[in-house]
Amino acid sequence: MSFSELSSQEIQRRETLNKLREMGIEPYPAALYPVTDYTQGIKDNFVESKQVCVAGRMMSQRIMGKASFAEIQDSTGRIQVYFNRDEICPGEDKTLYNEVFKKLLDLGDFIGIKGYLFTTQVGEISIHVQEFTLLSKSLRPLPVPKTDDDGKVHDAFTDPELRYRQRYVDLVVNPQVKEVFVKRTKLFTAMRNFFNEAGYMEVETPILQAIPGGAAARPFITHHNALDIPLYMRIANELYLKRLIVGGFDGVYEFSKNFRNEGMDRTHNPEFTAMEIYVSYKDYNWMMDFTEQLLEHCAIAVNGTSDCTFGENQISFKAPYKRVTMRQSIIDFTGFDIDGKSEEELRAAAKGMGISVDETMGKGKLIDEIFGEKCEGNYIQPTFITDYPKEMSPLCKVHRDNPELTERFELMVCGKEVANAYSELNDPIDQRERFEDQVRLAEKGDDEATGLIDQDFLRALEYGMPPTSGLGIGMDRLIMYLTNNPSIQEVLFFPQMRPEVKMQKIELSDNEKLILSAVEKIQKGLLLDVKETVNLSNKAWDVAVKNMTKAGILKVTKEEDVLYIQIG
RNA sequence: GAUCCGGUAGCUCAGCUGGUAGAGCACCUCACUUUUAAUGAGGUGGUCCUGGGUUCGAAUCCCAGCCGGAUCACCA
Repeated sequence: MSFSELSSQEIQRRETLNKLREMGIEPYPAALYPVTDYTQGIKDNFVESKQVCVAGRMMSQRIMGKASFAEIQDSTGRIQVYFNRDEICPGEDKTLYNEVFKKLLDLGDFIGIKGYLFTTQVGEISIHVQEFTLLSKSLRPLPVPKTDDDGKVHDAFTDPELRYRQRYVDLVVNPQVKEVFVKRTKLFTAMRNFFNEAGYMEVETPILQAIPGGAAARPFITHHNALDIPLYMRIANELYLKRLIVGGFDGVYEFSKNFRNEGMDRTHNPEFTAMEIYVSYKDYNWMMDFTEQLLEHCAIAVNGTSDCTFGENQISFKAPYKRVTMRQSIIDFTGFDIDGKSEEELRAAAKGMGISVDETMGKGKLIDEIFGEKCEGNYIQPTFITDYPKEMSPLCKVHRDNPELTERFELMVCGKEVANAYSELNDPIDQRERFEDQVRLAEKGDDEATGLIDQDFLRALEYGMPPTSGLGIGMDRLIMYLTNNPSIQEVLFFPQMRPEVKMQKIELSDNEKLILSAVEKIQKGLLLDVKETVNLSNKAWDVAVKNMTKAGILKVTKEEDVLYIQIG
């Protein structure tokens, strides 16, 4: 980037930087700064005249002649600091105050403050500055939102594109954004603590997988050079955690960054975080009890209460949650009983409900469509929907009482799935058949089916996996509920964005070349003549000439009301 | 992928039916010793998203494109 591409404010700050260096002040000093206090702690435990040393960004400056106020923002908040010229500069030389503080410090600079605490006449806790140190210069102006007496925010940094692309700026100027991410971390910590106290172990499993299994989704594909094989970014970690249960762990869990090469919208990001936990000798009934305890615990850890607000809805994560079978749910909302119905009867019923169906849909898919259209959206409070049809769940154990169903539940909150759990299928022969069914579906063109069989996973099951229940939770979605954010971009530090395109015109356009060659022939001539020669539209002419005069290639001069054009 | 809305100063935005680009904050200069959206006076700053077209003249109208947001569809 050349100097001329900087805005005037950026140029000023670079000049300021040079002036500081000329004065012998290093704008990026190496030494540590001996911070003793944080702003929040000072406000919580105010002690008059206490000596403190704080550091942070200067976020505002109010200069009133020989005295000034500024605000310092650190990781915990902001505090006001008071500068007095004659105390900063006791001698004749007032440079440190008049030049360095008043002129060479900019909003956004990191400074260190040594001083003592006091309250101003209007009662604001402040630091009386005795010494200040420039810790790091900021070369770009920060947007600085301000709140007026009526609580109205001015100059907010609100453009979502800028906020996501420059999250660092968003975090500096929008404290409520920081709060979301603090809560996100609290959620992860709370969940870890809950699992660890239950005696389960956090593990790591491969992100690069030779066969992307455990879910049905399009993977990202990459290539390993040394082995010369394709590798896939994981779409789920389920099959690896089960291998560990085979290996003899009682309970294993992992916070898994998963990658799916599918559409992006306000609830989907190509990489997202799931938590999966597998516990041996348990079934899905136990897992429901465990899940509701877990979520109550997490909600309280994050928000201090099991209640939370999401949009217009009040949600309570207090256990226990309602449990409804999928069959009962469909009866409740449509009056139709799916039990014992043939594929044709289901298709006719779905059609009758105004759901678009086609001939390729099997029983499971039809039931899923009915549930998705007519039932799912009605569950605002956390509700377990249980006993899904078999075709939809190739990794789940058949229901102990009904061979058409599986021992599966999903937890619905605000009409969306937050968690998914099974009594895990551990019959290796059944598992192999289900995989083979999936391969047949994939060959028929069902792009939701998995086309590759993970033979090693089947080998593991053949050695024997104890009865196990597993649970997966969409962490991004859960934190959206707990922080009342309707879009996933708000709960990810760096949501995926289309790459920034930098438009840089290095070469002359064709029009510009045309004009330039015409002018080169004559060196200097009447502007109107040249314009006529090149025969461009007014606008094209105007744009091209403006560009080139700006770049100093051409020069337009006026002599006695006649315009001339010449080589610059 | 479809539809709608938007892209103007560092930030938030105004700019009617085409006629010399505006405000507040930020920035610069000056004044001011407890202010708090500090205040008062003066000033700098723009590829009006890009490209083409219509026109004497386009931020404004037309076409194409790029980028973003919202809604819907898809993604169990």
